[in-house]
Amino acid sequence: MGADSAKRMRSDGERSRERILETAASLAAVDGLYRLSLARLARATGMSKSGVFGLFGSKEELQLAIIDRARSEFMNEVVEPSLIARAGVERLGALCERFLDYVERREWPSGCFFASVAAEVGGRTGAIRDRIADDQKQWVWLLTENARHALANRELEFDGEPELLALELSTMLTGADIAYLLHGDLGILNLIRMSIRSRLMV
Amino acid sequence: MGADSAKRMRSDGERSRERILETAASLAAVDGLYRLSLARLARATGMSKSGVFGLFGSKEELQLAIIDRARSEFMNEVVEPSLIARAGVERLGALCERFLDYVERREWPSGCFFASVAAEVGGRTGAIRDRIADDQKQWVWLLTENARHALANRELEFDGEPELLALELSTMLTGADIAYLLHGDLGILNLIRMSIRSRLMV
DNA sequence: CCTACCGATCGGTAGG
DNA sequence: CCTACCGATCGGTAGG
Repeated sequence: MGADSAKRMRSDGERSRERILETAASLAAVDGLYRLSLARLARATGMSKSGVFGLFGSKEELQLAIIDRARSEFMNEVVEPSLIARAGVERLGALCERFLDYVERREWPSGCFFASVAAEVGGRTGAIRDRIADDQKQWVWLLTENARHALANRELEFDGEPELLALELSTMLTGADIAYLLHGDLGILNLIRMSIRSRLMV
Repeated sequence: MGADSAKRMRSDGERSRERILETAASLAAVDGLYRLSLARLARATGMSKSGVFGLFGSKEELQLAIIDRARSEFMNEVVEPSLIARAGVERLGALCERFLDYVERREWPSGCFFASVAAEVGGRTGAIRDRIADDQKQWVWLLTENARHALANRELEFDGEPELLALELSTMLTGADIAYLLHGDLGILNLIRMSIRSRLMV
């Protein structure tokens, strides 16, 4: 019964953590990772500030937990659905299209969560920057592998290494995200869609 | 003599403002426009907090003044030197190269000041966002005009409107800036340099 | 998980 | 331009 109650308490804590994290993510979506405060998060969830604090241990742990949540969401909405497409140029196109759809949907009002946080922490050091940099690297790696596959099989014409193609695509996607959310102009996303589509045709 | 003293006081204020602004810009370069505080700026300049406050009227006015300063710097270091090149594909290339040099120099440790602020304020509204959006628009317009000139004179092969070429270039530049400062990897800037050069060859 | 508190800091103001 | 102050808010802690 002691073990039972310990287990129940732990899972209560986890469920509670999950609930707080959902609210935290939606607050961070508006204000950014840094302007989110424990007090406002507590008010928004009906908990005490120290209750929220205790669930995460520090503000930085809370920020890292939000990043993990955003990463799962990105995997579910951008990466996973693209795995239906065949590796190579098809999957490369799917990843780009899904990315732009995800930006257009604006689940994060600040655009792609990772792009906005990257710009925020780019000039600094610390755990948050490192986590974002790792995630970004994995995304570019995913693009690179599919570019490599596409070029090896001559699925498209491109005069350069797969790394270059992947970097061109990823920078255009990030740049389009920022330009779109700055101007609120859907035309920007559509122009970049066109550009990427025509670039990925044989 | 009344007029004389009024003029001297005003120019004293302007000189003082200019001096404060220089320190403010260097603080904002590290911490961003929003994490800059009046108290830290006052400490860094040896003035009282209310003295600094009085020179600008509000924190937002201070932020806008920093934007203006960053804009002048961008004009001096990126735009002006590119005007030596002939309008068209040559000037287009010069603008991109100067932009990447400016990012590489890291006068703003947060990369291109406008890109990082754009990501910071993209999801919001207000005077700061509007100012940044205007500046960004003028930059893309400058690229577009030179793309138009280049395409009209068949200085390069490109299957699309000048607006599309300008958008491709500007998004790649912004994306490269963010990726570079996130990873601190000069290779990223060099790959994008190569990519843009080969794109702007006939 | 709570109340109650800490010192630090924020933007801004009063009054000179 | 200063001193001296305002209320609000910050991340975090003590103690339960």
